[in-house]
Amino acid sequence: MSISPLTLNRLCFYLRALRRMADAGTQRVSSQQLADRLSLSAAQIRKDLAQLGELGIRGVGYDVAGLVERLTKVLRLDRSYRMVVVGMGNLGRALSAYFGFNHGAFVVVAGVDPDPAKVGREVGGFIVRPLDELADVVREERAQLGVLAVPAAAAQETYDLLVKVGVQGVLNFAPSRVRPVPEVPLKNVDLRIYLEELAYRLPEDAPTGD
Amino acid sequence: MSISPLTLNRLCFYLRALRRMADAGTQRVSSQQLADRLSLSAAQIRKDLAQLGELGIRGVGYDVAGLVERLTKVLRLDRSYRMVVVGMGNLGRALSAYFGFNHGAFVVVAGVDPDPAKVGREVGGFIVRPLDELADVVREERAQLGVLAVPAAAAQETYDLLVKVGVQGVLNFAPSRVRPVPEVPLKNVDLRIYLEELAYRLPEDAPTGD
DNA sequence: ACTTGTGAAGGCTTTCACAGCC
DNA sequence: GGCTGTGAAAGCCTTCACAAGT
Repeated sequence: MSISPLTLNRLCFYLRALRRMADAGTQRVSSQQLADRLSLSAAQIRKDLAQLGELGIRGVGYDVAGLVERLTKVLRLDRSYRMVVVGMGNLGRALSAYFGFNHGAFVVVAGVDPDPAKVGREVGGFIVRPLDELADVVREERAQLGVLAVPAAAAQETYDLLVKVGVQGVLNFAPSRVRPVPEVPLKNVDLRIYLEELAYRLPEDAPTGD
Repeated sequence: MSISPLTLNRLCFYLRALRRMADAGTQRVSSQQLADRLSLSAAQIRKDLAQLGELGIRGVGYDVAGLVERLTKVLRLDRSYRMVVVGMGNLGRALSAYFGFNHGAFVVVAGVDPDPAKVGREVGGFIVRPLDELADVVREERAQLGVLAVPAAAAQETYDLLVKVGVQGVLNFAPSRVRPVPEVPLKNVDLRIYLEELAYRLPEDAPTGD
């Protein structure tokens, strides 16, 4: 039973919504209520949740707390993930600060940069260290995930380096295709592509910036 | 003839790869060569490109410069887009700096924040202005796109505000579902969800961060 | 009466395989 | 010989509609 990427994405949103409901004291929820909240179809939600087992009660709905627990386990969010950010430019520093605090399961525990001018600075709760100490940093801090915030040209070699030092997964912000090895999953977050997709959907007759 | 979101996403990547090829002096390319480069199938690339017209030459391939020109026009990247960032926290400042410079078609031209302590600072080439001057800022700077870098709780109202002051599209970084109006397309970039999807794909037996 | 779980249908996307053209 | 453009096939995902359960 493997979960498709599309279903996986929705399950993450279900969990988020359900947590909010649980915090608000809601005990039961129907697929229709969740659907309204997330702008999806009730059938889709039932199909998705049915993949995880018979979690609902016919005629009644789903138990919110029970679903939260099950989803948290299935999505492996019942543990925390320690991340190292590679590249302490604007984006790397922002991501470190952004994920440095409250973010529950995901915490940035270290940052490295090849530029000596950036090494030694404090960012989001840690001191930036030199790139060539990456292996030590990963070991000392028990980092499992790597965040690539390097220039496009350096993305592939930096990914390879992260693999070599034992990181288990990589989130890539560099606007560059990286070829992953199967053992170390890679997720690309390409800000420029998002902007390009948005631009295409703008109304035709829009005033331009030129 | 409307382009599906999946095809649109790939077209953006084709254009990027083709531009690099053009810069490197490549004149012709086959669907197979592009496929190898992008880890896709040649048939998929042909199907995608065929939607834009008969751009290739049978037995020969595609003209790189010609494709770049056509794709640039189709994707509406033959003009520039002026963006205003709302929320000058860590992420907002990083995005402003990141997109403030060279990024061709997309330029951040202004930033606003409700916090008086943040107003007046210089970030990535402009001075942060108060949120309640947003309408003026958008008009003066002719901003077409809005970037939401506000807390989740403020996302919907800030989107609505951007719509009201005449922005044509919004890129949302807040981890919160926003209900868009049809006239102003919304694209969500949810960093937490990306991390959650990555976590799910990690090897089962991985050491945990707990 | 109400809601889930699910087979069947429908729709969308990718791959296949080959005719058509250079 | 080589490559594109494309109908047909295959695969995947969503929606429908209803049996099953409370």
